[in-house]
Amino acid sequence: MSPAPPVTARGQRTREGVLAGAREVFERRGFNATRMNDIADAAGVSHGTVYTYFASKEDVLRELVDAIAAEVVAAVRVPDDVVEPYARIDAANRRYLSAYARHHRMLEVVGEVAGADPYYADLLARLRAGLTRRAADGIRRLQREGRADAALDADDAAPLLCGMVEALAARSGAADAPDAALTTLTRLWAQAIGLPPAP
Amino acid sequence: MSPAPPVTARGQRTREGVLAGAREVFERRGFNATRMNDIADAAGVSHGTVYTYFASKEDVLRELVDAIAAEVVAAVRVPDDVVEPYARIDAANRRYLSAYARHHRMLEVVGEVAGADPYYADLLARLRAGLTRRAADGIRRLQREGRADAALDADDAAPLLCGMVEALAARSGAADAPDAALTTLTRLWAQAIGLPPAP
Amino acid sequence: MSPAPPVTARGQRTREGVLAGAREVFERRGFNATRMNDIADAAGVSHGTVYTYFASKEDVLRELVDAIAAEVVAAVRVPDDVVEPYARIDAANRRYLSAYARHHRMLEVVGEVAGADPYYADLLARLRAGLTRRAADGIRRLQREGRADAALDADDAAPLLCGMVEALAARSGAADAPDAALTTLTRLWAQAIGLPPAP
Amino acid sequence: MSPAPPVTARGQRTREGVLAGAREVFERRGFNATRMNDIADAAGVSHGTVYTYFASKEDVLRELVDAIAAEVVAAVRVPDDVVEPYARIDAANRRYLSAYARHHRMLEVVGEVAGADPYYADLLARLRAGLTRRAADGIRRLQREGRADAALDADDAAPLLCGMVEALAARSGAADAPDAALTTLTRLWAQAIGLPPAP
DNA sequence: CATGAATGAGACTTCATTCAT
DNA sequence: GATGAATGAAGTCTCATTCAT
Repeated sequence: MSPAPPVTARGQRTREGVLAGAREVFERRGFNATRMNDIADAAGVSHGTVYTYFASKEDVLRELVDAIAAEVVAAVRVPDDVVEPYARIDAANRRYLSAYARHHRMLEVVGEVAGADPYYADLLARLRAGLTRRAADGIRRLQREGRADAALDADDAAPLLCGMVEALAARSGAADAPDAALTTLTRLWAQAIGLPPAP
Repeated sequence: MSPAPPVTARGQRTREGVLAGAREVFERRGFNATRMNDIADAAGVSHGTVYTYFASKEDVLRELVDAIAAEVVAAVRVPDDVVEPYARIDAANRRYLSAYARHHRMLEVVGEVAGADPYYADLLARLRAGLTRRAADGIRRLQREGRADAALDADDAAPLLCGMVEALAARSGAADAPDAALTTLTRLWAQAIGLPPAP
Repeated sequence: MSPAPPVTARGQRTREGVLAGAREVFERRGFNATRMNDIADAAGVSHGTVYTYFASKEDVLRELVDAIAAEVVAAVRVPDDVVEPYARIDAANRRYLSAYARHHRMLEVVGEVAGADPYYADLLARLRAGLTRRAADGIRRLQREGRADAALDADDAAPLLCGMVEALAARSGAADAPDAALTTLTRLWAQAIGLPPAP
Repeated sequence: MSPAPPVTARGQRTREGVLAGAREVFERRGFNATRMNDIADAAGVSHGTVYTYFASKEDVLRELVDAIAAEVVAAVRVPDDVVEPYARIDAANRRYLSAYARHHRMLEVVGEVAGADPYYADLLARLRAGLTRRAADGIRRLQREGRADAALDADDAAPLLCGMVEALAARSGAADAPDAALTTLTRLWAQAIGLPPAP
């Protein structure tokens, strides 16, 4: 799909410059409104050079988005040594929000494109599923331990709670979510699943 | 902006047919991938006829979306005679979800377009703000009555709780959200703000 | 070419209204920039009504222009009882200028169209030829009478002198040429062909 | 307005080819009847290439016309070392006529477009004003020297005399005006302003 | 590798004209 | 006669992509 990767160091630099430029314009204008020319201009290269490294506009986007997706997926993982429930919830949300903030505009662009291209619809679904699955697992564990509301269906509850995280993420934009909001988020989450009031 | 509205009943019918056809195609392909010809074909008219009633593809979208937005805004209003907190939360969410379900694909299309056109970004923001403001008001009332967690910042909490609603809406797509999920939603919401367990 | 002429008095009025409206917009916008719609609007009738009386936009223009051309041609004729040379020159110019002023914008429109349609190129040529032929005849007569410069080629001189008239006409636009300019014109013309200074 | 000019010699050649092709078609068909495709065909390039160098059909015309206008303006200037009145009149007219002849069809096209676009109406006015101002200056000088009819208003007379030149120019078309006509022109002009018969 | 000229499929839109009511 | 809805040929312009240099 993509042309051969660059051989020389110069080629390497150029390729990365194109990606950086592309990201810049995608973030500013979205995917559909972005012209290959804008990308080339932003990268400071000529029109045709983009095609030296990428087969198409879609190809450029995919490369950017795949890297971002990998990073967000990785961010969701909470180290095993964090065991206290509040702390785990807080850590997972914090990490997700921070990854999201770094890439929020590109994630909006993925949303723009997801309606017409299942690849990106799937990708978004997988991103959400990652967070959601962990949340469901966490809820179930707490229920087994008798600390969370046993009447809740964890698989129903998890995506909704994650919806709160995404709402905060979307609101915060490129900025990190303010600490007060994060505290509120954690408190709402904990109380929603029936955890006793925070320590 | 738009051309003059039709004078005759026939014109009226045609115009509505165009809107219906447009909606069909927008829902199937999104805005950017839709061609004026697709709209005309779906409406069973020549493409020139579309321009008899609409100045551009944007114009068609705007008309569709404005109507939808008005409907969603109206849906958020909960009758004053519903006073029991659980019932109010439940009613508001149910109504929003049902309106959202009817138009969920078009609302995705608005999302597709919002990144490049502030008009739609604003519109989405207003839609969310409507739901959120009511939620915040509800929380504050319950806090004043001593029934909800006084430690919560209502303005921080409301958008997050509404995020749960949107998450459920997005997940459910065109279908009405299943009753179980709705029950979970209401329970999470209520417990999150510190209401005593549901009756 | 044109559809059948109207039978009723109402039809007659409508037809004339269309012509008047057409003239109004042709004068304002020129031929190419004028839309059939503009004509209908200016005439206060519907779109299709124009086609009740005229086969095409060209057809409307032709009808207007033919009437104007006939009027201008008629205007050039100087009554035989004016014999004094100065008076004849003056009378011819005055009449031409006055006809031209009434229609100057439409004559510009003819110019706009003449480059692409020989019908109008010919018409303009005939209009000029009418004035020019009379001018040449006048010069020849004066030469025979020994009053005008015998060294002039009347057929070369006439179009040039008429060029002065047209220059004045074009400059004056819709207004009648000021008397001073007319006096200058007559004086220049007379002296150019070697008439003794004006009485 | 216009896209960036070409960087390479090849681009330079192509751009010039487009201009040449455009001129050819404009002269044959006029502006309104010319299609972008005609221009591309005449230039032997694809129609997209025209847009590589020009933003629109108007843009192509403007570039052509501006160059022509500059040339005609330059042509009006008569070297200072020609002092003899007849010679000056003759030289100015000859130069103007020759410039006009080279571009007469394009100047007609400017006329076609001037009715709908003030830019070209102004341009024509400036072209005429250049010739006219010089003519008026010449007349005034001769009047001061006592050689020209003192009773003439130079500002009224100049545009009329220039009208003769234009009439000759328009009549001659692409050909240079025949010498006989030029002689007649000069003679008419000189006698009109009261110069003693030519030497 | 990089450039930028060239291409042309394809989209949008206009508007003269036809025709059913 | 008048209306205005409907048509679709025709035109302008964009822009992703190719390719010679």
